[in-house]
Amino acid sequence: MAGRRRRFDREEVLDLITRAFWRAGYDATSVADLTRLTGVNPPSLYAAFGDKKALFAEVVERYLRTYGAFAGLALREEPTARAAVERILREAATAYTDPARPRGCLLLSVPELVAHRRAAIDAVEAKIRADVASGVLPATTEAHGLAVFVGATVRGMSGLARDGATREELGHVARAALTAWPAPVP
Amino acid sequence: MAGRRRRFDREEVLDLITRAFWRAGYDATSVADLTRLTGVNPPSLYAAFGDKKALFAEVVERYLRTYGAFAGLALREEPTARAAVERILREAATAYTDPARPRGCLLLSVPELVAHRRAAIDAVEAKIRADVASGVLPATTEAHGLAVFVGATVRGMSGLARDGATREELGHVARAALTAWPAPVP
DNA sequence: TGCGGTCTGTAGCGGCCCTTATAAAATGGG
DNA sequence: CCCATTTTATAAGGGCCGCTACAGACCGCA
Repeated sequence: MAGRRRRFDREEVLDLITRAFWRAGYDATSVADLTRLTGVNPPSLYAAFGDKKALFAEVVERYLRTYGAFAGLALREEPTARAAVERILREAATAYTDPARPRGCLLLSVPELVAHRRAAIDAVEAKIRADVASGVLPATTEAHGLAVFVGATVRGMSGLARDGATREELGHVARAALTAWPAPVP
Repeated sequence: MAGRRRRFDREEVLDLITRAFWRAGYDATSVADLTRLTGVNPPSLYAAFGDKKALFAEVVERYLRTYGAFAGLALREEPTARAAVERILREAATAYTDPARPRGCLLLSVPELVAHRRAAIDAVEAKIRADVASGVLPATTEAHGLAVFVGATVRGMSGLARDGATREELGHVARAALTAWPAPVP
């Protein structure tokens, strides 16, 4: 047996909500804001997504699969850590200043998402260690320190973007950071 | 004519409040939190500092004169931009992980303080331009880009510190960033 | 067409937010 | 000693918060 049909597109609404949290953060985005933005009334919202926390969790999950997927892709697709990091920094410069989206990175803007950030840095570190193991990078490479530096750079870029930095400025940051990359084994 | 004397030390209370805003940010710190923390009741707090916004403004002003003064000092006291930036990054690594204080930088953690951040980057840029003018740095130096890179680095360090990074990790970031500094004119 | 089931809109719950009205307590000058 | 003045404590006002009870609208199936 079926009942009355849902009057809104779940994915579409979830995207609107993603952008709202992305713009203002978790606390600063009220459920009333979301109902106003989406036209979906509170009971329907709660029936479709659960409470605010669960809704935000789904937003984060979705963000990772869409807007924020580029970093994981670069780490998976590029052959070396250097190539992956270069691609991440360059794509971050454009993604974080995309005029069609909120600026910066959602995962880097919400304090509670530490675990995601740690995981990202760990992934970079693993990619660096693989290059050290395969002889692309010298054995003296400080894999962890370098990964943390990349994390700091991306985070700085996201913050600058939120403050209104231009794409060119973020490009400068990316380029400068890459000059700090260790020379490969000849 | 005089009346009843104030029962709390204004500076002491302001420091407690500074640390509260520093820890949790502006919105997440309620006036009730502050009265609980300081033992000062709302009417006394409002009489001494004005409303929450004015109180926060005074906190920022005080922070700039105390905890956050090291960057301006370095820019004023060091002879070259390179020396100033090196000192800023090294002092940031220790200051942002000082166990006796909240982690990271208040000015870099509160979104509304964009103007302060811009001013800081401008100051770094001016210091770089001075070195270019005096021949310490090559005329091809991209002063603005380099200053923005320094801003991104410091901001990244602050964010990492808030996420629990160690002093050593921030030291890595500082060291790596400094290797991106352009070679001086021989 | 009637009926169980799902979604919708309204309206409101208790709780915390920032702020302030009120009145008592403490002070120094005349 | 009393009075003007200042700070204190209690308590509450008005507003927004996340969330939900309720009742009506809509649906597929019998």
